[in-house]
Amino acid sequence: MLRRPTIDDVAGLAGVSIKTVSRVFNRAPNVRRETREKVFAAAETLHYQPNLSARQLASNRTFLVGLVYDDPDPETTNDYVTAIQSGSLLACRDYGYHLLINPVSVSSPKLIDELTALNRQVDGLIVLQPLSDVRAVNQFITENDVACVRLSQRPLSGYASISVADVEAADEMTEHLLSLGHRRIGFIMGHPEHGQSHDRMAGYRRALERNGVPFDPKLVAQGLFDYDSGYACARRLLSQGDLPTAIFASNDPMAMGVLSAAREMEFDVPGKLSVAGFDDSPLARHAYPSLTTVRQPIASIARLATEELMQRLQNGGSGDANHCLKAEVILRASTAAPSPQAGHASS
Amino acid sequence: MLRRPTIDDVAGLAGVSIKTVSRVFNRAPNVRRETREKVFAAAETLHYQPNLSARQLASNRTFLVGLVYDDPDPETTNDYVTAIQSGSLLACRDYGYHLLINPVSVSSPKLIDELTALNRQVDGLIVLQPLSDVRAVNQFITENDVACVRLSQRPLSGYASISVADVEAADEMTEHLLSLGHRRIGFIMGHPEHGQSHDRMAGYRRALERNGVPFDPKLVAQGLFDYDSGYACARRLLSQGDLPTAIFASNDPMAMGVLSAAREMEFDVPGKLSVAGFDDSPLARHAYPSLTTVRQPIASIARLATEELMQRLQNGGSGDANHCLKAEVILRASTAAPSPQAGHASS
DNA sequence: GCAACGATTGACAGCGCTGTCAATAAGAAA
DNA sequence: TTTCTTATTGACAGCGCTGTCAATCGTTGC
Repeated sequence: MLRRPTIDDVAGLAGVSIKTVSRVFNRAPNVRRETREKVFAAAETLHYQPNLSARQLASNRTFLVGLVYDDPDPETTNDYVTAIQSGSLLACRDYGYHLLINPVSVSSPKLIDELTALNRQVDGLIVLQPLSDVRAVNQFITENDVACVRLSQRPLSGYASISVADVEAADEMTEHLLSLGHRRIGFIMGHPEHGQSHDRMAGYRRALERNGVPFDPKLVAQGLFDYDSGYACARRLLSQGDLPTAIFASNDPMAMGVLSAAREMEFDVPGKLSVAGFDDSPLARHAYPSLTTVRQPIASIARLATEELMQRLQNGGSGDANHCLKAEVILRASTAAPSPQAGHASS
Repeated sequence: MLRRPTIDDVAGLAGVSIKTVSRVFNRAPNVRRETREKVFAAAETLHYQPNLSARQLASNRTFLVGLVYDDPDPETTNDYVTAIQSGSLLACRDYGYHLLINPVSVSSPKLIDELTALNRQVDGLIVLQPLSDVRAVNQFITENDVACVRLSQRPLSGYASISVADVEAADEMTEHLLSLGHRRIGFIMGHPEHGQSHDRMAGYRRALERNGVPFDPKLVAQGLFDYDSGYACARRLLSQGDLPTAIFASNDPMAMGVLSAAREMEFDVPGKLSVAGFDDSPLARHAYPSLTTVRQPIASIARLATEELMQRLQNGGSGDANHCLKAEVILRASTAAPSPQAGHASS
């Protein structure tokens, strides 16, 4: 195996100093065009690539970005995180950075220690929910002036954030169900510690109110953003009192649970019960019936988050821009007008 | 912001040389117990953590492992890759390594250049299928003596590999369908360039043969491991000749496509058509009806792959162990005995 | 003509640690 | 007693690059 070419080799072949080679590769100003071309030619001849470890150490930067998220159960994959990761990976590449994936546990007593260690190993962080809504995490960020961007509806002064207009999206979905004629619309709330759960609930309530439909607490159940809690909530909502003709679950796995409960309890979907989800994961697309849901602009979120972080890293600024992106209601086969006589599916 | 403590600070406080501190943190032999304790105490007092960039540069190692996989469509998440990633991430942590995620494109003309660059930035690679079955990639591995572990059924001399006993698993699934009484069993093949596609097919044929059921090429359709190709293959298999009473698809997304096609063509599942998948992704669990499928031991694969790579990295050996793990058939609601009179579902 | 400024390049210390080799003390064997 | 071996520790060059500062040349303004 050949020794890997270094900056000294390139400088020798190009007939310039190693500092000039460094300037060329770092796009520094004040290098003549012919000098730059000479250096690039030498580098190409030698198949030279800068040694990242050396760059890191000499510049006191790592060229790594840490994506940090809550991972309560490593055995379960989370489509939302995976999609954000995919988008961030590509965006980081465009800036010459690598993305490091860091699952943590919100309930771990070592959470702040882990974040501290991580922060030393990366130039900046992308913090996903629900982490970005945890007080201790935000305190860590401000006390250490951590270069980061947070995906959260809750701004933090001096730090950029990206969010989706969850109130508007949930309002629009609820409006859709109302326009179909539904007046008893069940709502399954997401995890109480996630900021977006409250926004989705707020949107649901706003649309009800705007349409003169009274809010009924009996139509609301508390889920945990997973299939099993969605299933349990649906079983409860479909078992008591004045039954809903539609159920809006705060994410797709919970909506899948609603579909299963409806089936077991012989509520035909969408004939007797309309079901809506949130996120537009593959689950939603491949479900039977295919799920009406809210699509988040994941690629835009990931790109914008990365760009905000790069702004901060490259300009040393204290960017505190807050971007709120619009989501889109996707109509599929799981929602329809309520049947003239609401009741159980007949076998 | 305080300056971060260095090895000099720890050496000063502990009253030893920096080399001794280095020995302690690298678990070198020949350090007295009380010396080691003194150093750890000083390090803890100072909240010292080794500077990874410096370690990388001084040792000519990066303490990074690259997970490299084919990603034809960055907009689509792949449950298998995500699960392997999750397991590898945890396993690497146990060895003090970080995992770098690297999607590439098998059809890109720059594939080998990208692998070359990546190989300079990590200490070793975990190569997933179908990459690990590409001749040019394996040539790159052997020509450069790349430290790696491949997930592949095809061994490469001098390099470790991990695989799942796909022949046996597919054999067992087909046996299950045969034991239910099915004799016309459709088979949807996976992507022709993935090694495991052929093994799954081989298992299917072996079980037929062992049970004296003649292989009928008209019962086989070529899919591409995705929902759409599964849907199209099912539509074809259910439209012509002597119809199958069961369809075994080589992965879960394709099996989901079979469910959709069956529904549209009014084949009740499992009453008139049994459907089986492979992989046991969340799709399988949450499908309606829930899918009978093959579960791969993903956590074991990831851990074993990482351990093999660590063996090679830490012992400089040329490990070439080949591990073949057993998969498990998971019975769910999508398979049942064929109805006494095979035919279309009634309304 | 002289001084000031800007463009361009180069020398080199040092980032924080590891690998290599030397030094020393203590114990065992001849 | 002398020599050899082992355990333990320390000195220091250097990994490949960047930041800082100096040097030099050419141009412009007075």
